[in-house]
Amino acid sequence: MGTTRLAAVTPIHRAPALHAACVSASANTNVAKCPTNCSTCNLHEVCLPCGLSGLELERLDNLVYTRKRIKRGESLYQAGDPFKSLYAIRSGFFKTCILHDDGREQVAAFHMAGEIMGMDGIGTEHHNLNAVALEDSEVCVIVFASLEQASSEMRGLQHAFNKVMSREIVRNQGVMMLLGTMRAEERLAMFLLNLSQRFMARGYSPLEFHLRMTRDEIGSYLGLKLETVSRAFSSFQQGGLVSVQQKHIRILDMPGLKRMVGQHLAN
Amino acid sequence: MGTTRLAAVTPIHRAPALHAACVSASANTNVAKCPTNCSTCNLHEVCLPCGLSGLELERLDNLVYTRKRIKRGESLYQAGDPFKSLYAIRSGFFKTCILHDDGREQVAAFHMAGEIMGMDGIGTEHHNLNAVALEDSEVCVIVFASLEQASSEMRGLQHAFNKVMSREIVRNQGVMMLLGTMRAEERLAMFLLNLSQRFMARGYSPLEFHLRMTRDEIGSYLGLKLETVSRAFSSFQQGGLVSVQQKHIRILDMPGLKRMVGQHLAN
DNA sequence: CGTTGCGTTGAATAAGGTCAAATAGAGTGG
DNA sequence: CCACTCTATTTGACCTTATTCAACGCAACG
Repeated sequence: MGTTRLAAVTPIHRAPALHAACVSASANTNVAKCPTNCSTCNLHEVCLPCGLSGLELERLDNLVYTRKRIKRGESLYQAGDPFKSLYAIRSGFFKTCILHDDGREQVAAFHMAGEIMGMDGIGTEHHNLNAVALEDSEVCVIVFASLEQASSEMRGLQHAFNKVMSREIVRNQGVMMLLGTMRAEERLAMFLLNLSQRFMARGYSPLEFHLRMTRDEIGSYLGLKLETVSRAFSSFQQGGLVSVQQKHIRILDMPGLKRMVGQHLAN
Repeated sequence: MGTTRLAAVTPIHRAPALHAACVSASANTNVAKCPTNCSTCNLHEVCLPCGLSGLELERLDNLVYTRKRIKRGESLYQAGDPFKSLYAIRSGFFKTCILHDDGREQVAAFHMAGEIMGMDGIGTEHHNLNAVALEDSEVCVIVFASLEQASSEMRGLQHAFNKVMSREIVRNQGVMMLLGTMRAEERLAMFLLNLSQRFMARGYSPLEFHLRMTRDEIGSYLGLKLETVSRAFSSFQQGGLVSVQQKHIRILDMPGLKRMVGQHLAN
């Protein structure tokens, strides 16, 4: 965040694609034409390129060349849309929701910078989820056909992508565990710990952060009603585990919060 | 199952790898040496090769060459084991479970013939689940490094594998939906409909089948206690939706069962 | 023929959902 | 800057659902 980088020195190394650079270049356009650049992106440790060599990284720069800005509340894609691209979040925050036939909606995941969205569409060639921005956001567009093409030329990329998909599977299994076996307060504790860890991995404070989503959205994700979420927050606050002021969260007792998860055998 | 096939005519086309052939060849060994053969396997429409051309199929035969027999109750792999291979179920039935720190265990999925297990291990290079056979089973061993190698030479295979992974993600999201928003009877109805559909896709009766798992395992999968599962079964039977005799299930009123799912808005 | 594991059923209990009311902020227009 | 509105959140009272605890039935098996 605070580190500055040298400007490009060769044609291959385009100007560092920092946010500010693009904001001015495409203030009112939806699709930004200014080049994205994996090799200089500060997210490359958590994003798709994770683990790739410098050479492969440069090759990626040619693959990921468009960015798109999504305003808070807007959809990046919707269930049923034909699948063409994956999206790597450059900045901002998203939720993805499943829409059930009978009108029920459930939040399937929250996504933050560096995470890839859209992998649900590969199998059916249509998106199965709605992806909605919870704050003004920017994503890198990864045309899937190009990714597959590039993967066949770069073993490392193919492997990295397989890993990303696999991790998504494991992540979902963790959520299944949460939904299947945990009680309300355990779920919320798990949720906060998970957010904390992801913020930390991105260089933000793991102890203090803003929730981008409403209680209702948290509840939908955790399989709880918003009132239950609210009560659980209150209970945590009373127990001195966290301080809650609207969407501002501060974790006061991390070990205590961790004990909250899986506590029920200790009773 | 009942169809017979011609014996091999070229070195490339090895003997058809039907179950009976192997049983005698390796009665008491765990790892069968008799060749597996995707191109003649009757599961290739539901398994990994789904959508591949004849040429690519033959190429797969060289990739998938070992089989392994797992007795009922035994583990194919366990959480923590180093990840080396994927497994395609040739015959039999498995459950995969997540083991939580505090001793809680949850069934993450049930797997039947043609389904691929082990994809959870790609990201971490260790398995994250236990895979346990619920009946005597046979799996095809797919060495992952070989699969990646072959994928880089065959675009079709790479694409097919991406699709398999993606479908696994979507499947898990469906389970999350089930766990997050459905009531006990809805969950069980969904579960039965899902099994029914999968049996049908494999050429078995969609209306009558044997459950390979206990009520406890069903409950674990659905996020319910075994008593609740039992009560839901009883309720279905009383409502004339299904006939339940221990593990033998007959669906008597398919539309009614479907109405059961997502009924709660109709009330 | 008792043992063992699995399944069913009933009654009591607890957890979370529902409904309703009060409160707090954020944003808006005057 | 203030009043107003709208929405998100909190909290309480009550209700529904699933869990817990316990007893019993049934089938397979040695």
